Formats: sequence, structure tokens, C-alpha cells
Amino acid sequence: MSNKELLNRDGLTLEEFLNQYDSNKYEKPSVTVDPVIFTVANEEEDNYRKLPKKVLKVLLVRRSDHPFINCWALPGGFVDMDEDLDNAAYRELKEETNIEDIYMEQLYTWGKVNRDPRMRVISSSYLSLIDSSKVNIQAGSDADDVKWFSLKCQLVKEQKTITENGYIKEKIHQLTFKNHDEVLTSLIKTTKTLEGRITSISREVIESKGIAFDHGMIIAYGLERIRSKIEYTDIAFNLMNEVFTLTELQNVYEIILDTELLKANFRRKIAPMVIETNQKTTTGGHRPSTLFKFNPNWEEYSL
Amino acid sequence: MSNKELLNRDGLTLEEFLNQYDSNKYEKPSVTVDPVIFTVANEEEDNYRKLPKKVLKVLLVRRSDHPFINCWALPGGFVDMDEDLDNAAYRELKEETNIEDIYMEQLYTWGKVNRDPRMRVISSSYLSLIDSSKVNIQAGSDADDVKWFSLKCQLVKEQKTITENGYIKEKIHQLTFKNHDEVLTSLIKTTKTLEGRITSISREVIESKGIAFDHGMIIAYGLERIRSKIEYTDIAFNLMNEVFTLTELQNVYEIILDTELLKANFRRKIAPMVIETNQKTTTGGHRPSTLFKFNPNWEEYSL
DNA sequence: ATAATAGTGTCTTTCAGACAGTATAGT
DNA sequence: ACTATACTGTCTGAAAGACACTATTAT
Repeated sequence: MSNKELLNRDGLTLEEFLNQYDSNKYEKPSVTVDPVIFTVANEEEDNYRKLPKKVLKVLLVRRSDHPFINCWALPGGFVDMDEDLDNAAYRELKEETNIEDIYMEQLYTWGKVNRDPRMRVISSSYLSLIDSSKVNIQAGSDADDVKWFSLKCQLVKEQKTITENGYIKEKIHQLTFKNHDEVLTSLIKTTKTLEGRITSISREVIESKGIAFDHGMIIAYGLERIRSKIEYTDIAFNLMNEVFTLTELQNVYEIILDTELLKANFRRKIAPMVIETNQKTTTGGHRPSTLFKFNPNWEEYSL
Repeated sequence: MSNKELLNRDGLTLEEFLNQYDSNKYEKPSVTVDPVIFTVANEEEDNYRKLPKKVLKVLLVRRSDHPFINCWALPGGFVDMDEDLDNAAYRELKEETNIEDIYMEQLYTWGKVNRDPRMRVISSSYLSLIDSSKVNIQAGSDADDVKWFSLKCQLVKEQKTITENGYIKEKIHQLTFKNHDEVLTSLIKTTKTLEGRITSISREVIESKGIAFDHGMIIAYGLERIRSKIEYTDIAFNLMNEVFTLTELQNVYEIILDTELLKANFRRKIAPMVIETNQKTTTGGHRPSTLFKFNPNWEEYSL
């Protein structure tokens, strides 16, 4: 505990010090928040028997002003002086897209000097998975338009170079964003360097078509984060309706992990996280499936 | 790509827009970086046969000015306008403690409104594990003193409350920091809330003795992060010398995870991460042990 | 010889992966 | 009957946990 009677080397008490403190002594960067909102949605299906395919989608807003005018960006904005960083993320999301009452977690804070052509901007990104059928998106004041874009992430180049003292691994991923009208792409390079025993990872945007700022990279990182968290947490259930079939749940896992899973094994693995209800689907054309709900007490350990 | 010829609704080109843009339209928060540097060091041992015990330590600097004068803090400081966020962390660490040539990763960005009594400060914390025998710490200009403090983290209270729509789990941890002269403590509350299907986690400092700002909480979070990362990455090797015995390595894991591990199993598990050298220890009093070094190619997958 | 650490062998249990099989609705 | 999905049983092999045993040094 700091003691109010203590004097600093200028002979000031804490109170005196705070009164004379000039917080504008140094120039300050601007701080923004950038929510990355993912969902998994159904695609149309013609065959009455087949189940709808699922796609991963991300929420973007069209920029109505410079810089990157008409490009698509994450629904973020500047942090106010009197709001917590987390709250800024919720407020901006609400303002720009009308989404509220969801949970977001901090993803990463991006602090390269020239991220924004206007000025020095440091941005904290936030991550959320939501059930898109539950929210009602709607463009806000700063944005022309808010839309879900389907997202594909593809490895287009991989390279390993051995150096005297370790190696350099480079990967280039192409992100493809699609909606009814537009196709946007972004090339992201990830570099993993090993030098002696020291590993470091850096990321950069190589090319961006229709995506503002470094937001392609932020989305790629968000996707990477979900892929790892879906393995050991219950985040996937944020994408589900109140009740769901195990096949739907499995499809969500498959879309996010971009692999096929074996049904029997998947069911064994997620069994503790779900509770069977006495409802069944009535979609028809095949055997009806049992509806399940999330089991909030699946983990009786940790925090 | 934004097209320079596009005009915004005020009829300005990008260039014109940037020229007239006033980046000081809104008040800005200050941004700092706070490196959390951990090491595992040997404690003295009298018995010639016994191996030295190991302790987890964290690096703190004594504050020489208000606020929290004479308290201990993380060796951080303000981000300059012309340096990347990451670089700010390295620069501050070098300035305050003389440590350089290490790898740090971003830990979390703390953005509560009243974190700092001087003004609004948003802080990005960075995390590193280092071999303390390799670095030469030395107090810098802003700090009276730089010291390693041994760190103990103890669960002192745990509570689960069932609510109508979920539960609230609270945990209180006590951090105890010790060096030859001082004992500092910090009580950290972690709250995990489940409301419907939405889980959220929040942290706060309940009490702080001798630790400045919310730095106790940042350190606790850093410790949590290492505990989880040590399980699936090679970060532990940052704490080791160039060559080491498997028992030393095991002790490092045991200190960080705060559990005892079975020797045979531990060796099986880390076998792919290490390479046997032809050197042996000569400490005596018992069978000499083989020295190993890190195997940089232990993971032939992922990035 | 003794105390202390170094290092190995192996049993058991658990869990992940693979795959084959049975069940049941609507048309 | 057919098609598409729902759901279950079980084999296999790998990894995790537990524990007992042998080896080797300075004093």
C-alpha cells in the first residue's frame, strides 16, 4: 500500500504529485477495439433427405469513409476514456451491428507502428462465437452495411529454411471471404523462427483485397485461436441453438477444425458435455435424431 | 486495396482526407507495456550429497516515485509513438533491468479504467521465462532497484454459488513474494460465471501489500499461462542452461506445475524434446547424471 | 557401507482411432 | 424397397499412471 505521507525526491506527497502530474507530457497512441465474431450457419440444401451443409462465417462492416473506403473491416472503434477496454468492445459491437448479450474474450493486441494510415493506432481484438440465428444484425452509424461473410482458410505455401543456428518456417494462408455480392481475399504470412533455443512467431499481411487494415491477419489469428480452444473448452456450444442434434454439433466441429471426424469417437468424446432431452427431430427422410442440450456441469475441476 | 481516386461523402480523396485528419479529436489513453519475467533458480543446500532445491522467481523493480512509491512493480513503461508494441516491451525491459536478447510473448492487455491513479492507462503485459544465470540484471534510471523475488501462489478460498441460471465460482489466491529483505503479498480473486450457456471470467486485486498497481494480478495470470503452456510447448527449456540433467528439468516442471512427477514417466514424455550429450555431471556423492540438450526438431508438425 | 541420486522395465488403465454393424424415418 | 441419416459395439494400439527394481558415485 502506498503511504500518503511519503514524499518523492521532489518533496511531494502523493496528492501533490497527482495534482501536478501532466498526463499529456508525452504523445499518446490511439486505442481501438476490434471484435471478431464468428458463426456457423446452414447452407441451402435441395435434396429433402440430406441435411444442410454448414459454413463458417465472420461478421464484417463496410467502411463508409477513408481510409479503406468501401472495404470491409471488423466492427470496431475507438476506446472511450471512461469505459473499460472490454466494455469498449461490447459498445462498439452494439453500435456497429446491434449485437449484444454475447460473451467475448480478448484475442490479441496489435501494435505495429503503421497499422493505420491516419495515425498510430493500437488495437485490442476480441473474439466471440455466436449462434447467428439468435442475433439481429443491423448497420450502425459508422458503417454502410453489416454482413456475414463465409470464410475459407487455405494453406497456399509452406517453406522451411535451415539456418546456421536453427530454422525459419514460413506459411502463407489465403483467406477467402464470400457473400452474395462480393469475394474478398487476404494473404497472411506466418513466420516461425528458431534461433538457438529461442522460438518466435510473427505474422504479416502480404496482400489484401477488399479487407481493411490488417484485419485479415486478425481474423486468421482468431480462427487459429478457436481451432485450439475448441479442443479443450466448450466454446463450440456458443454456436449451437438451445437444443441440437449430435450430428449438428459434429458438423460444427468439422467446419472449424476443417477435418472429418468419426461419429462414434466424436460422440464418446463430447458425451460428458451434453444432456439428452426427450425431444426428437422431425425433419424426415430418415431416422429422427435425439436432441441434446449443453451440460453446464461437465467439468468438475479447474476454473 | 483502397483506391486513391475514391471520394468520401465530403468529396475528399484519401490524400486530402489524411491531410485534414485530426488525430487529436478525441482524448487518448496512455499505453504501457509490462514484462513479466520468470525464472527458476537454485536455493542453497548444505548437504554435499543433496541437490539444490529450486524456486520460481519473478523480476520486480522498486518504484522511486509516486504513485506506489517504494512499492515493487513490473519493469514496464510507456510505449513510444515510433516503436512497435513488442519493441516497447523489449526496450523497457532493457532500460529498467539491463536484460536483452530474450524472447517475450504477449500475455494480456489490461484496460480497466482506474488501473492507475495518475490517468487512464491501458497496459499490454508480456511474458518470458529466462535462465537467470545468463542475464545480468542492473537497475535503470526509473527504478531504485531491480530484484528477483521468489513467488508462491496459494489457493486460500474457493466458493461455488448456484444461481437460477448457472453458477458463480470464486477463487482467491494469495501470492507471496520474498527476497532477502522483504515479503510482499497480493490477494487475487478470480470469478468464473456461468449464465445460461455463457461463461465469463473476471479477475481483480483484493489486497496488495508492497505490489504496485494491479501487477499482482498480472503476475498471477502470467503464472497461469505458463502452467498451461508448459504442458504442450517447449517453453520450459528457456529456463534451462545449454546443457542440463533430466532431474533438473523435472524439477523445473515440478516447481511450475506445483506437483510431484514420477521420474520414469516424465522421462518418457520429454524424451523427444531432448538430445543426450556425452557429458556427465561431477557433483559427486551419488551416481553422475547424463547431461542433455534441447532438441530443436522435436515437433515435426504444426507451426 | 551408506546416502543420495541416476536410470530402466513393465504392468495396468485409459483413451483415441478405425471400422463394422444395426436401427428407423419418409417417400 | 430405397436412401439417407441415427446410433452402438468392439478391436487395436498408443499414451498415461503407478511402482518396483538396478546402477553408481564421494565420503
